Amino acid sequence: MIIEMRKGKTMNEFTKTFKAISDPNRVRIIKMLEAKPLCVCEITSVLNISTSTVSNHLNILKDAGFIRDKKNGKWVDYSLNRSSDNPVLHQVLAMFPGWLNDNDIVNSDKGLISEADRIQICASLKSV
Amino acid sequence: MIIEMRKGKTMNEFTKTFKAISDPNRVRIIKMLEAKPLCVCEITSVLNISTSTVSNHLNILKDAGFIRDKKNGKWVDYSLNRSSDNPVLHQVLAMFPGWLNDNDIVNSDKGLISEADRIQICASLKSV
DNA sequence: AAAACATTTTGATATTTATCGAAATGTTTT
DNA sequence: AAAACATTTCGATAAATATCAAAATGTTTT
Repeated sequence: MIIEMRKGKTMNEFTKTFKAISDPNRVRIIKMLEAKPLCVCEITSVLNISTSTVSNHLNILKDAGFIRDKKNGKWVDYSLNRSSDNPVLHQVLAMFPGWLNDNDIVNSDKGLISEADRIQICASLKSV
Repeated sequence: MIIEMRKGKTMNEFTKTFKAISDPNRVRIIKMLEAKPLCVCEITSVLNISTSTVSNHLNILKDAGFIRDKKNGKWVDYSLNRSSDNPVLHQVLAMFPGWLNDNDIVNSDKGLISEADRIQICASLKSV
């Protein structure tokens, strides 16, 4: 769009950062990734939404710069991108560990992902 | 249940904070309010969108806790709510002055609102 | 009291977003 | 090479969002 071009990249990048963390499921993903890198099916099993939706959320977070992905066999590991060159993103990500730690769902999520291992979790998805 | 509502509210409040600042026009409003409190028509004249839309944006920012309103004659003055009891909001608002200061539009906006006075600006809206 | 003014609310619309299931892609295991 | 598996892409849909013009509300000026 013409308007977007006039406003420049900065504003768009800025709002994209916050749009990425304005969805509860994406926030839960970031909080889970604070514990350790996770594959798509591990996240899917916790969030209780479809795999394709999780994949989409991960793409949005990645596009905003919050996370990175790394191919690992048949899995794709997602992890927090703690070394972003985007200062706003870096600041926000640095504050995240202090946020939502008293939230029951966030804590429950972290408990779930630490309990079982990847193969068990992903295999159990089929039976749901 | 009450407990369920409480844990739901935290996440909701959290995402509402960031949803509020994931729109370019709302970000521009916050950056303008860094300079001084403003009425609706002053903001409208800068953003070049309809008054009702500005009013709606202001309501979203207010609902999220970023700004406050104060009746002032026939005007309503909006100002930044720097003393929020919401820690996340307080942190974000504290970082805002360091953000987007190299953005052309943000700087242009600030220039525009410092130039003319309220009565002139609001009166000129009719001719647009 | 009427007119002018600033703002909010309402109703409508176009766009974006979150979501799903199914199909496609690419890897590993058999 | 075929089957199994993890993930992504695609097509569809319902809900949310940004926006406007017009009507409603409340204040000030005349």
